[in-house]
Amino acid sequence: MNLKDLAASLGLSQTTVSRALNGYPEVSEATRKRVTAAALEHGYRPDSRARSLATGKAMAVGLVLPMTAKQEIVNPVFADFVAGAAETLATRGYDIVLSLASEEEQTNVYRSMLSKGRVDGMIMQAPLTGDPRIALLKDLGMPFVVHGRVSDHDDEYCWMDMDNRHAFHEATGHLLDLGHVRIALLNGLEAMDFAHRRRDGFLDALSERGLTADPAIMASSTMTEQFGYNEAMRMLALPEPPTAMLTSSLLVAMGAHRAIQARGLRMGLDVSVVTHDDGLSYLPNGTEEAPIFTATQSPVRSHGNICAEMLLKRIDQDKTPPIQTKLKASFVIGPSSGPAPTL
Amino acid sequence: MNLKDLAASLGLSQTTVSRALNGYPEVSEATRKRVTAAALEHGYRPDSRARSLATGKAMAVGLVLPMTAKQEIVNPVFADFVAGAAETLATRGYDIVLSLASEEEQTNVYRSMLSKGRVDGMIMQAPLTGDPRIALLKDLGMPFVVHGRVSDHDDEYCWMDMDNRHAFHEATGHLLDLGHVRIALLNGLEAMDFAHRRRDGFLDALSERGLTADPAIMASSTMTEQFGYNEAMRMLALPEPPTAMLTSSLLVAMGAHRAIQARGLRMGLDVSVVTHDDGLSYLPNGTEEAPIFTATQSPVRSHGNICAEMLLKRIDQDKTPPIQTKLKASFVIGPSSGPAPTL
DNA sequence: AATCACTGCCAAAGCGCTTTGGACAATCGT
DNA sequence: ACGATTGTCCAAAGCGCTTTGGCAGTGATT
Repeated sequence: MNLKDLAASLGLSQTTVSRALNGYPEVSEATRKRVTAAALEHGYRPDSRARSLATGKAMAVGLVLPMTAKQEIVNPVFADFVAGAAETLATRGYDIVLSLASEEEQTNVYRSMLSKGRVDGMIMQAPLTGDPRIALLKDLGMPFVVHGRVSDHDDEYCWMDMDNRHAFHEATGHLLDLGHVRIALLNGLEAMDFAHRRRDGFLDALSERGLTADPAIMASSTMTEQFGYNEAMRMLALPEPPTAMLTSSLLVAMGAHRAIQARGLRMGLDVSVVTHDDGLSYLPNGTEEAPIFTATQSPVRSHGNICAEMLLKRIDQDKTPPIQTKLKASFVIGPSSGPAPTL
Repeated sequence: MNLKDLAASLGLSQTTVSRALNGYPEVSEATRKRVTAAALEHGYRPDSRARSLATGKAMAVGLVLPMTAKQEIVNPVFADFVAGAAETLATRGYDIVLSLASEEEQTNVYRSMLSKGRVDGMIMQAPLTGDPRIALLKDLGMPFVVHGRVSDHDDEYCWMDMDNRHAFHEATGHLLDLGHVRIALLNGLEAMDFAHRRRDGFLDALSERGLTADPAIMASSTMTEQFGYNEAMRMLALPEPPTAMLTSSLLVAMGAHRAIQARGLRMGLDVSVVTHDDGLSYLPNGTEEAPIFTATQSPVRSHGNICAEMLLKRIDQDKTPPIQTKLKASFVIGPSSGPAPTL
């Protein structure tokens, strides 16, 4: 059942039916009622392609899942972020078009994504330092917003980012205040822009107190529980083990926790752990009142909401200067951090 | 730059250009070369909507993120599953259209999803027992495949499922063989069809050896680390604590592990833990050679691959009888399970 | 009585692509 | 040498919608 048929069955023109259905004023209330009733009865649904072709709006935004050809890690943050974005987009009737791109194919996928008409805008995730995709997206001339930022890139694009530097500066400060001097950093892959910023925050906090970082207790890798466990195990076996650890994700913190226990130590007493918490819905950091880990937190789901919101604004009015949003992580204190043990 | 312009600039008809680009034989090799070169030079990309409208194929499949209005849990399995599906779909040039639906709006979202033309088929995830969506999808008459199954529903639909019953039967058998008698079950929400099947496998294995389950050591909830911890803590404090635990996800097992350690017990010696492992890429169960947890495993990413594959087949030929795939989980033994402690 | 502004409707022109049904030459079989 | 094929190309008809530009009819205004 298409518009033509529906119009015919009502003895009206397509124009009138279309207008009636889309709430235009040029149609009498009586006919509108008649039309909507008939539409409902026949289960009429406009063909989104045809509509999109006619209006020029795709009512969808694109998202590219970055992934190398090798079975690599899916960003655990992805699901919550997408949920947030989808949630906001749904309120405006937008869908998400997902595409997967191996590293080499990134460019092509981005191009084909906006192979005209498929989407009205794009959200780019997990930017690397000096990420070439930004230039590409600008080049393609389509609204986009980046979840994260790219250092060393001009500021002429939309982004939404948490203040990673500040968060890790604060977390490190907290540990320093507690008297810790040997603080380990278990960071994400430093190719990722956010990991870079976090390290800077960490290093700055140290040097502000006249301390220097020890590379032996700084690690950087994909943020898995395993990584946390392995590195913590290694570091705790050092002649001068750290008394505190700063980790980049709850999963890593859990791994560190496991290692601490495996070494017969107690978290929060012998070794403190502070982590960043992305607020993943399926991996809560204890309860709201009683967190397990002392943590900087910024729920990634709300990042999804915000990015979507920004993109929609951008789609509505392309010509305004780019919007940029910086979020401050909150800081909660749990039993995982305590005063540095006295020797 | 559209087809018309491109054709004009080449002094050819749209027909010929279209045919040249799409590899039809009715065009000479010389013109084809000329056309492809020009297309490349002008950066021509066909409008996917127009093409879709003309061909009738959307080159996309739909996926609905189920989610209640309340900030509920995003399925942790989602990301990997989607990655798998996207991976397979990408090889055939298909995209994924993602939509989010609150429980009440499910029906509408499904309807509007295939609001004609948006997608060629759908993948449905996380079916509940007696899930009404299956009837809905059948009713809408669009190819679909279900990741999981629905009990008490006729078999006339495509599904791909792991043999949950068998997996938990085997896992329980393993623990029974080790001499365990009081085995706890930390299951997923029993509204989920798979949780139901797992419980059945567990119960059957027990009763086959003449044992009955104790409701005091059976729990069922959303599969978080917290849930694992809380329930394990509670159970280990019982007058007759379990000597083994069977959990429904790695996250839950990790929670149980934490509880075991918190109680001053040793996993694999005092309390055994066996879990199901969805093979999430960011949450590996140790390494392949050295798993941490004894586990039934079935990587959900490959589920995504398979579902996509099946759906594509289904889209290609709608009229064949529904395909159904049952996967057997593999079973790996790690240090988390050992002989039941002698009293 | 003629003009004007609505109101409520319609015919038809796109949107950009694919595909059907030829047209026109060049080549072939006999 | 003549019809039958084959190789290249094209004009035009959709796909199903929105939207422009009009056209009657109705009251209200000059």
